[in-house]
Amino acid sequence: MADEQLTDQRAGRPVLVAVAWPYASGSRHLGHLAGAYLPADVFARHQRLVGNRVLMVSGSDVHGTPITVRADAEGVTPRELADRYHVEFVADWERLGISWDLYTSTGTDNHAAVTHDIFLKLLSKGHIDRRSSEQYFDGEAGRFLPDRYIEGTCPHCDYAEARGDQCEDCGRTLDPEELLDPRSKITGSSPELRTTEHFYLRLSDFSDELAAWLETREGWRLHVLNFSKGWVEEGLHDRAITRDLDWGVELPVDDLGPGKRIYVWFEAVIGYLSASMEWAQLNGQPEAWRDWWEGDDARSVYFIGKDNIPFHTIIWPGMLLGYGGLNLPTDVPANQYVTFKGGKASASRGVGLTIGAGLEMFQADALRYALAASLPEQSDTDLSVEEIGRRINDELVATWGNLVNRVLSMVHRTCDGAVPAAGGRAPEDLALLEAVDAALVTAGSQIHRVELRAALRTGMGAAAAVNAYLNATEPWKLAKVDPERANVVLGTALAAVVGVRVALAPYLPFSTSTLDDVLGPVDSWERRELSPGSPIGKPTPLFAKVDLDVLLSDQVDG
RNA sequence: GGCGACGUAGCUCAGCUGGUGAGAGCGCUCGACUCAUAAUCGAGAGGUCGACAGUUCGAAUCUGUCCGUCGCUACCA
Repeated sequence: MADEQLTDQRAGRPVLVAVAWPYASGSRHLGHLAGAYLPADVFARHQRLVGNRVLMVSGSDVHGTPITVRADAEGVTPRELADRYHVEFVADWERLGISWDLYTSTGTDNHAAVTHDIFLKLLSKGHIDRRSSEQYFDGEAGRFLPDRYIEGTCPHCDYAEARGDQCEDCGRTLDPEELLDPRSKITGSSPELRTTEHFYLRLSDFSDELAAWLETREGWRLHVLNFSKGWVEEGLHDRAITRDLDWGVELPVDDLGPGKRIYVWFEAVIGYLSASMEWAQLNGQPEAWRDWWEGDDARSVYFIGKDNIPFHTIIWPGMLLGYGGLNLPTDVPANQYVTFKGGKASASRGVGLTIGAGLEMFQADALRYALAASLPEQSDTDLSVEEIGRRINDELVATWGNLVNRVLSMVHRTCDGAVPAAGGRAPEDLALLEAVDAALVTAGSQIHRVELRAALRTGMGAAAAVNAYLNATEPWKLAKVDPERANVVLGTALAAVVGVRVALAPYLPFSTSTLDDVLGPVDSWERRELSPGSPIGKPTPLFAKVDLDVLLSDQVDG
């Protein structure tokens, strides 16, 4: 076990941190942040500190029917709508400190080119073929309708506003042709069935390979593995990978005539690869992406929400198998959902907070802490403004923020405003430092296993140990009777704080770098002794407590 | 309907392949301390581990049924 981790964490290993592509159809909320972006960032930051070569990529998913429909409703073009949210996302990431190596979008020429390459290769190898089917066509809007944009009467329960994919009243799954009195949700007109031809990905070609591959996965979360195996066992369906749309990546062949595009779910996952290539090009080493996609020692970890599991554990791996020569995911630590007071977070339904709203209420690091402490790694997690505020005030500020302020204040005042020499430490002093070092080892292996909540708790436990050490040694008393001992104790506490800061650095990038001037930058996953004599000025608190009464009353207004 | 999962202290959650008296954080009570953002430290109270029935020497942990909650069901991505 220990040996395995040593080799896994060997410095310089390529680690692809692949993060779900946010859909540029509306603001993202805290559930998305906790589900994918924050855990990915914590993981990536730790991997960099360990010395691995991290490539963390994602981008805005700018295609898909919902974007075209919403754009129509607002009287703008799909590109304008997608651009608007892309800009918002980029600003969110900046404010949150999400440390992308490249954050791009699926709207680039590069992405289209890579998508074409994969499409053509799968086509030439016979994993893509053409089939025709009957689809509802809205003559007034002049386009084919996705199932969910057809309304009608449910044949089972007579509910008048059942959708083409499912009746919301009786919950049954439907085919659009089953609806009585079908209507277009876009224009309200009666759609007609027309024959349309599409390309299909022969996912069934990979059933055996995928089943065998899933059997070899170790360390995967149980819910991810069960869900994925279940999909394969039920039998894989071949899927249409083109749509009757005029918004999306164009086909590299013209067999089907105009008005066809590659559908989002096929091309969006290709973004991981195309973004890696774009990153390599931007860095002047166009072939560098291969280290992450072809190397035997490369790891790839995909951070997604559970709604995306089949795309990353079945479909994308199937596409990669068909293409050949590229690495399949090492791990897909999909998170469950964050609920808000019991309801599924949904920006469109107004449940929960958007990332922007969260950042209005809380400091970025404080928000990162509260979410990281509540990540839905095993099961759904329930959040609220009160819960976030409690995490910040009673945990982050009280334990860690206060500790930093406490120690720096005493060192500043008691030790002549400089780092004391490290010599003369007693067994109890060394025991504290050993505990902090052990916490770094423990937290490191927890993060490596993507147990980010546990690792954060480990770090906070180390902070609590420093507080306990101070209460036991009482340096404020020693300063009056035994200044020499006081210096040793405060020097030890300061050294311990330096170590705890490393453990928390992946979670709290902003407040960590705030201390760079005093404690030096965090550039490796280890505790380093400060140079004796370095100046320690009068500190200012890292975090402010939040006033829940004010926040909650503001929220009511909003 | 089918599939997957969840229901453990007031709150938010951990508890691999069954076995020392059931855990953590926060909250609460009491005590200590006063260097620190009324922060910290220690001690303690608090749970028939959703219900019922099985398997077993022994189950929160396995099986079945039921109740409750949720997600997915392949054209939301």
